[in-house]
Amino acid sequence: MSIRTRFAPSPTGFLHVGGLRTALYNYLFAKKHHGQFILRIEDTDQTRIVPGAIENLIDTLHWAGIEFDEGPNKGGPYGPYIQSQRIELYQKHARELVEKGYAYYCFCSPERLEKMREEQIKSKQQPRYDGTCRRLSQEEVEKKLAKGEPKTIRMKIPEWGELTFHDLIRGDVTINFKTLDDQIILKSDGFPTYHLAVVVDDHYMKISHVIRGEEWLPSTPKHILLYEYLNWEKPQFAHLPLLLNPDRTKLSKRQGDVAVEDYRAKGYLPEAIVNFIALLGWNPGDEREFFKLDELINEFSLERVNKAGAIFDIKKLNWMNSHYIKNADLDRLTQLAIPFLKEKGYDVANFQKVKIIVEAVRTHLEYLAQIVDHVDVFFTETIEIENGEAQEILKLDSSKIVFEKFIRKLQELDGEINRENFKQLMKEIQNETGIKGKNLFMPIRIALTGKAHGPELPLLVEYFGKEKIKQRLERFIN
RNA sequence: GGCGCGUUCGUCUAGUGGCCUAGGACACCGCCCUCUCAAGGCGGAGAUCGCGGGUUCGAAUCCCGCACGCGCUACCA
Repeated sequence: MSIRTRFAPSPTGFLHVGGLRTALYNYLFAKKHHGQFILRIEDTDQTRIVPGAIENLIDTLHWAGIEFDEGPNKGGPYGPYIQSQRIELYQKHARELVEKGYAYYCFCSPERLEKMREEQIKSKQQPRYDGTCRRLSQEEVEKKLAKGEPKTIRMKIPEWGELTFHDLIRGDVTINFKTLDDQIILKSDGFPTYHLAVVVDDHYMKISHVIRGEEWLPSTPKHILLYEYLNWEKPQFAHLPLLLNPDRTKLSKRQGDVAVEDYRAKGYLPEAIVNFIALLGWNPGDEREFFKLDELINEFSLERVNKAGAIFDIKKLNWMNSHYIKNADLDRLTQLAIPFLKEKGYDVANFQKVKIIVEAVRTHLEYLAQIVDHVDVFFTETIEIENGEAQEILKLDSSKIVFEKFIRKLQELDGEINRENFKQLMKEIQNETGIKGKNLFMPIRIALTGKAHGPELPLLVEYFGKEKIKQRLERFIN
């Protein structure tokens, strides 16, 4: 049997980092076993749909490198992959369940149900459907149906007994039917609820492994019951631990960004996000921490997924992202950094020059948006010498000697100055004057930028070029 | 409230009865490297393994109870 997994988000907004991890684990597991990964859109709650969310979801998944084999905009043998386009299928099976006696029509109004719930809570009872319509006679049902009363369909939960199922991550889980409600599976608007839709689709789409968030664990028995009622083969289940806020509540907005998009917009690299998120709840069993997507596919296994929730620690994400920034291809990194510089109004017309800037400051960045905090020395034309160390060094007699020597060497130099010949040049000055270390390099740094701290000198020099360097140094000779 | 699932340094985690005086990583601190700031290298501090009972020669690892946290308890997913 081939392995088939799916990621089934609701198009209610942006892709959540928790959702990305669920998608990733499903993808990794499928690919590890040479199976298929399917994207399915669960839009059965028409009131919560956000326009553009599907495109956004697909785009973000693509950005992360998680490619699905079947899904919306792509097709596949078991489509359509959007639930609102499969309504008749769910209705058919809901009716089938009624006919078989595993479900029944319910004519209770939302108002009545709400009132009932309130009263149950007030009298400290367990909020639960009271079974009014389950006890309706055949005739009464026919009559109400004929009158066209608004109706839903509820699945029957056995009145006693319990159900044990095996979860690939948690082991055997047992739930007593007494704690389960006769769940509505088809709403009055004709749309199915999650519980019906998920079972029908997973069946028809031949899903072999249902890998989803822990919040679904308590309702899994309902799904298993449905498989049994419909006489379908059950998939395997694996319930992932939750991603949490620093205060251990379920990861949510307010306490930082949760949309993958937000991280993308700040200049986090997809490989860093994927690597980081993969390690939230899973580890390879040894001390390696850096994994490319194909390495994750190779290493991944559900057996090594943790049971406890994991706090989303932005500091560790930042560290991991900075690692990837340091090691990224420089052309690519420059392309990614340009929008941030442009937005700040910096001139980015000369790609080669921007590249030098990116190379010079990349070790300072946790994410690309921070680049604008480190590049002012490359763009200011007005050099002001800061107080303190910078002023002191310029006053040194040796500094003037360095300037004079350096300007002369520049004039003698064939072609432009670059990081290599700059180092050579400085070595010569050191040999000729005996000035070295701080006294040799600092004056140039300060004359060029006005500051005692900043990016690597060889790169600054290469960036500015002969003419500009000469202008800036000459200021201090007389 | 009921039910379910969890609980190892602040955080992510290794650990499946003796290798654990509990290992690694982030963050933090120090040293080295270095023209500076970073990066990098080296080192330090940091966990009586939620608590209490067992089982065993021996328990973070097995069993029981409790506590705490989270999730679910919708015509939301």
